[in-house]
Amino acid sequence: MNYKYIEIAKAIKEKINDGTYLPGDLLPDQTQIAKEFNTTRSTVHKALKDLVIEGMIYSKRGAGTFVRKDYSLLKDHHQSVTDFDDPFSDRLSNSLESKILQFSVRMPSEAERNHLLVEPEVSIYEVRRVRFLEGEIFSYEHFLMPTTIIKLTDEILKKSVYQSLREQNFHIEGTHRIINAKKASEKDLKNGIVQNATDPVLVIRQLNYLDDGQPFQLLETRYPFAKSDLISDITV
Amino acid sequence: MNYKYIEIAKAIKEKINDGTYLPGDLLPDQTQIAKEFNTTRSTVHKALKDLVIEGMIYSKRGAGTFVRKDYSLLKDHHQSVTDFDDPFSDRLSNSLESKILQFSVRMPSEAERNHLLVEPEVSIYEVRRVRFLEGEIFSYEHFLMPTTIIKLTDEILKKSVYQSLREQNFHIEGTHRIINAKKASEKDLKNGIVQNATDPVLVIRQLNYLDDGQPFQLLETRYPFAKSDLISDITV
DNA sequence: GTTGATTTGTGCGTATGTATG
DNA sequence: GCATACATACGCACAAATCAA
Repeated sequence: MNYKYIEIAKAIKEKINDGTYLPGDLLPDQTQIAKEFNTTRSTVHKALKDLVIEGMIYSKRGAGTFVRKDYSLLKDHHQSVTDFDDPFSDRLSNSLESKILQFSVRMPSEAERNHLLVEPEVSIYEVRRVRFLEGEIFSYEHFLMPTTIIKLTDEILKKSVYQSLREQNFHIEGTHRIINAKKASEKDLKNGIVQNATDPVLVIRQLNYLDDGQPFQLLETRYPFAKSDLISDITV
Repeated sequence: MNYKYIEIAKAIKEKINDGTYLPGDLLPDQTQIAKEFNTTRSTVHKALKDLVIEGMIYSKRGAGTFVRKDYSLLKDHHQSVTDFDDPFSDRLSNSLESKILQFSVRMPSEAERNHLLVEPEVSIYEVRRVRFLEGEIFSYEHFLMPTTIIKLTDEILKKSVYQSLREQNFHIEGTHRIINAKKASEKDLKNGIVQNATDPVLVIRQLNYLDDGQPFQLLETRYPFAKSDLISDITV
């Protein structure tokens, strides 16, 4: 379970985070690093490639490998991502509570079947809940999930669906999102998402999927306009 | 300039796109593919890994490599990304026009310097423009750029800044975004982003950077609430 | 439940290609 | 042109996960 290239990647990460290598700095060349870790250049190359993908460093043929100038910047932002937006993070789970408005099972429409990629005879959960963070309203969620993946309970819905999935060894891979600004609906007012009929809401429709490409949840979340920062990084 | 692993990746992509391999299908094993392309398993492994990163396939040790079940779905959405939101795409440039409201040079504040990572003595461009897509208002942009990267002109601003950067051989890497829903401001009304003072706007603040990690643009864009779909994919 | 075959993942060594300065 | 440094490619060995007999 202990891979060399991951250890090397970790060690280099460490040195960047503690300031041994500063933004813009040239790292030792791959042969040097290989010597230092008592391994070959190919393994070092693999470790470095992972860090390139993470956006921490970049390599130039013939020149060397450098620490990205904006790394410290990204680091700050990445924290906000995990703190706030990432549904797969556990950090907030203590102070996060849910009030369940609906919890039922029904057959999906054809459009819903196409999104969730389930067979015609499979039924789906339909859930609506309001989420509170440290007592304050945080979001309104409406989602669909096939009943074939895990069995949902009131208990699970009060806490975290994602946590239950992980506990049952499902591996969550990623999410696809469509983001809008919308006018508050009457429901938003009733649910307490907004105080005022003229307040805007941030609406995110997202499809979450497992590592085998199976979508497991079709989700719409509505956030109060003032509280919501959605953060995303895009690499081309 | 012709790498084998890229050719292999392309060939497999092709077969997935034309339906030779369907979603959920098991691909031939790496040794088979290696034979087919007259190469070694390591090279095939590399090609496949790239496709895994792209979200087209997934591999399981001991089992094999499969086409992702939701690939066709993602493919559809990806079109919208490039059509609509990606500032680095050229597709729209014909029908996209700009009305320039401000185009000036000044010294940055300290906060701005920190974001753009420029030296204290470097001045920055400040630009405000309204963008039109096929005659209709599309967005309002306000951005800052260091004067040290490229020389901006009215001509460039009417068209595409990104295109000019590419023409001068700068390689754009990615972007970091913070997304909000906000109430329309008076300016939004004046600029025609909204018709109505109660309409919401989708606000995106983003930092765009080059491949060496140098941020080149700090940008705030305001979109009319009805016209804007922002699409993003996140892989964990 | 164990074993064995299959398949992907990792690691090493070496050689060659290609971009930079 | 030359030295340097990263990138690709090949071949082999072994480890780890999966699945079926």
